[in-house]
Amino acid sequence: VAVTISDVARRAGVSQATVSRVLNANYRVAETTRARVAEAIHDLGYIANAHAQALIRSTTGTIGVIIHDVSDPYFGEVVSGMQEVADETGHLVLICSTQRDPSREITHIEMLRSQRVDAVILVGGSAEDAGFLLALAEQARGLRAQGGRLVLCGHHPVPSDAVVIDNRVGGYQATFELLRTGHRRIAHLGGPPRFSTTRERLEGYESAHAAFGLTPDPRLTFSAPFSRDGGHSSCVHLLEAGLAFDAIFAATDLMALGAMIALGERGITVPDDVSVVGFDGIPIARDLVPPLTTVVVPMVEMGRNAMRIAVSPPAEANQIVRLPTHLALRGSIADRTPLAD
Amino acid sequence: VAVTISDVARRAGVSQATVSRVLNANYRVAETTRARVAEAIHDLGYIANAHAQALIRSTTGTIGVIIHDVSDPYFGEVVSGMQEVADETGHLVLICSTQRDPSREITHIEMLRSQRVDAVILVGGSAEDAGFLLALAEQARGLRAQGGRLVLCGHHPVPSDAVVIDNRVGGYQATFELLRTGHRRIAHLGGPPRFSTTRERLEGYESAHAAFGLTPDPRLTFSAPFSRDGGHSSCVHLLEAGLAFDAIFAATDLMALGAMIALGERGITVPDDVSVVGFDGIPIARDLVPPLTTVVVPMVEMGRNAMRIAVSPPAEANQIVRLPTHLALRGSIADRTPLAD
DNA sequence: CTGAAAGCGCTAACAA
DNA sequence: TTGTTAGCGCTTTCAG
Repeated sequence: VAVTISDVARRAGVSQATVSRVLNANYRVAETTRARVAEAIHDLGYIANAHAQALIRSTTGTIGVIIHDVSDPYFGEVVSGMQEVADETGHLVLICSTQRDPSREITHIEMLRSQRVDAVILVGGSAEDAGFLLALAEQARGLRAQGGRLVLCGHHPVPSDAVVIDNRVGGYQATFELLRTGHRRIAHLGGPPRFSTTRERLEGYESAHAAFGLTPDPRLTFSAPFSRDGGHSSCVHLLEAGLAFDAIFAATDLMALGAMIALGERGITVPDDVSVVGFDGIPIARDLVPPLTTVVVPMVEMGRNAMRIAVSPPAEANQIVRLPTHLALRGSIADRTPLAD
Repeated sequence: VAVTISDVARRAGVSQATVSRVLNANYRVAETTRARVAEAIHDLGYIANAHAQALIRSTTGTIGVIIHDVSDPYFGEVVSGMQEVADETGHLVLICSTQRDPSREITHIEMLRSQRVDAVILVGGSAEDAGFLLALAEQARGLRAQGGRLVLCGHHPVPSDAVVIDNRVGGYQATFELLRTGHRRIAHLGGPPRFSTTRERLEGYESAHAAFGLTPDPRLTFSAPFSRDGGHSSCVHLLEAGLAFDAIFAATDLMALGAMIALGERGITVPDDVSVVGFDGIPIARDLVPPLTTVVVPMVEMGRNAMRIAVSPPAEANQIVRLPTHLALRGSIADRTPLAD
């Protein structure tokens, strides 16, 4: 049904090889022949079959990207950085979404392997259970065996190329600031238990307390999906628990947003009654009322780096790019130190 | 380098044909042979080469989706609806982003055609210049010739399968409500001129005025990118123009958000001083302060429908699914009718 | 129930 | 400068 290279060859009165040569422009072809072939290609609307090419070439020019959720701004930002460099380098990006189901990550890697992608980039924190890690390591091995590579973006539960941030430091930065400004009952709205991100940000929260010689009240730590609704429901639970608290450190900006909404519904004011800090630095954070103080993750930059590694020839050793986070101080924190006011 | 079907065949002591048969489970194979082959597949970590399969099969099981911007929540929502049904039907989604450059749309369709995708879905308003439309129609023809199909999601500038909303009605709904509540100087923050969406939403704005026997002041209409910053800068221009206005109808929620921020920077209160209405109904709209009144587009539903058409066998006639928009009334509009206090 | 063989569309030696 | 030819990995008749 589709136009093939031999249709073009016939029309131009040359061999397939010649058509292939003008197509790839990697070989000298007489100008008149060139023109004739080019015309035939145009007339027929010929477009090369990438599958036939992939069967021969060692590389396909496509990079698979696996994210948790297409409608989460965090992934949107990271992916936009990736698109940027993929466009520059002429690569096609294949985006797959797991819909937050870690087991789909493995299935998706298999699909991408069958597509013979040049690399697979896994974005976001990963599950931490042994079964998953084993399966992941095996996929990484298979990928390498077929000439591809695995790039981890945002975490690195298995040895591989990776672009990472330090979630512990981030959690520390956020919590330390809250502690520094006099907060002493800080609730933590964490993510689902099985993710590395959840654990690490929580550890940062704990170590900041330790730096102040404090131990956080464990009843103040909650667990829910990394979403606006997850933050909202954790905050409702927090409120219903009836415990005193003067600040909230949410594991993501979206969760912080959900918490702010829940607080607002009860007439609790941010930051006068409760201070709130988020994590990620998604664009909307600065536009909330009040603007959200948050640990800024260089999302676009992470995406760029990960794609750069993915499209470059594999090095001997694993490349690990570590990117810093920083705290963006905005209106959602009040100063509650005794001296203030 | 990669494991092939003949490696598996050798290991299992059978022919390639037999391996293929157990792989596709579309043919009777003796149970003992089956097991032996399955074991070999597992031992070797064999994964079929999708390119070799695509070369033979008439279908690839992949659907290409072209969006304007990965980090725009509008596209995130639409794509999440698409992923949903693609997952159900076992299809792979290839997402390409044009970064808001319409000419890339054509290039991307070509890439997707060379990947022999079963369908290409174009999301979002399209450019309207003749050259682009011609090129698009030609790509649609080529796509059909190779057994694929083009599905338009959110607009239909060329005859094709499509899922659409009525932007004029939406613009009318938004503006009518503003007029009904007594606003008489309504600014319109529109999108870039070359997009159909821009023109249609503007037309709705004008026809609502006409319904009230009014003609909007043309100096109150602005043009900028469909983004938060686009809305912000248009609003700054509006403010600097020094013209009186009591409401803003923005072409997207993101633009409305940018406008609200610009207003806030000048100490102008929404809705007391100025009412604001957006368009799209992205999730964050309801969480703004005040919550944004907006024309809700069924984004997820549009995505689902578009993908459903894309994965189903082509019908004789073009399928056009029309989905309704509705106005979500929230806090960003004040009542300024003379009778209302 | 299983194997042999042809061929999908293309590229890359190797000849001419 | 151009043509011939041998596969790339897989599926699918057609035989057995």
